Amino acid sequence: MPEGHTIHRLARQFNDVFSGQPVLASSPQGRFSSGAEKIDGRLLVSAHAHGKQLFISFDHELTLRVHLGLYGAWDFGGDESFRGASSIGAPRRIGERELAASDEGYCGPPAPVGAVRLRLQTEHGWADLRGPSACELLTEQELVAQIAKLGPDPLRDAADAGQQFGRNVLAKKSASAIAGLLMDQSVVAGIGNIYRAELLFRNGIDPWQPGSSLQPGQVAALWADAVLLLARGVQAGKIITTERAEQRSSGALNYVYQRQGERCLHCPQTVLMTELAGRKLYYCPGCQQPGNS
DNA sequence: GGCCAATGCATAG
DNA sequence: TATGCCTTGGCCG
Repeated sequence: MPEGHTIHRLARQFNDVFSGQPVLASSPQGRFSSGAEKIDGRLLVSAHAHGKQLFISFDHELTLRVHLGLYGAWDFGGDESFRGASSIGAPRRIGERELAASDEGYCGPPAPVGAVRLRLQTEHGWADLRGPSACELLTEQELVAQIAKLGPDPLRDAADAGQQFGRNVLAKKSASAIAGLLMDQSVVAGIGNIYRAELLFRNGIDPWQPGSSLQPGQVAALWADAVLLLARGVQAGKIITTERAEQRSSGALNYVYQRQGERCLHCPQTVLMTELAGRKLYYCPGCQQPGNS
């Protein structure tokens, strides 16, 4: 469930509280025991996010790749250097959850609760990983291959990222619906089901319009909006796509996501929900009509 | 206690 | 297009 903003927050958290330190690694659940052994006692060098992939590098050339999938999450706890314990990943309710820190002194990590695939631990605190769809160690070559599969990430400041997104969407082969392309991590990395629905609504685009038929200006606007919304998500720790005045008047943080059956915030129509490629797609039939360009 | 959905993706047919 | 992965919390009994 986490989208790109969540993974970038995780990378920041790891860089803040783990980088440059030796870490103990274990797999209380047992499903990553052999991998945990390979990083146990190593120096954690740094963490990087690309789209929904989290990469954590260690001082022996191996890189941990973690993908949270639908329901993965990390829990953190430790002393004051952790700036409070938190949980970052799949929210169990709408909106991301960040637990308040306990005021008591740090006396080591608690016994693992539930299915903890990987626990990383320093003298200052710990991180528990549950429910990832991917947790594996990569060689340098494998890391390069993983990253090569990903499209541009709106949260990474590559100079030509927007142009790359435009080429990917407008390519002749991109005859498929723009709603599908936005979820394709080789087209753009980091957008998930909420951001794709909200981006299409905010830009007045029919979800079924083929990407290759969009106006270049529309594609540029979509990219700029993705950069804005994902950055807002990193800052807020949750996905907020409505504007402040609208939040005050309606209480809604999103325009269409999980608002099916409710009235559109911009027109008299009712927000609809359907399935596309096995995922729920939310949209306003009034604001997102075919041929809005 | 069981069932289901969830911000995802890989693989099979 | 359908199924599996794999975990938790909410809901229903």
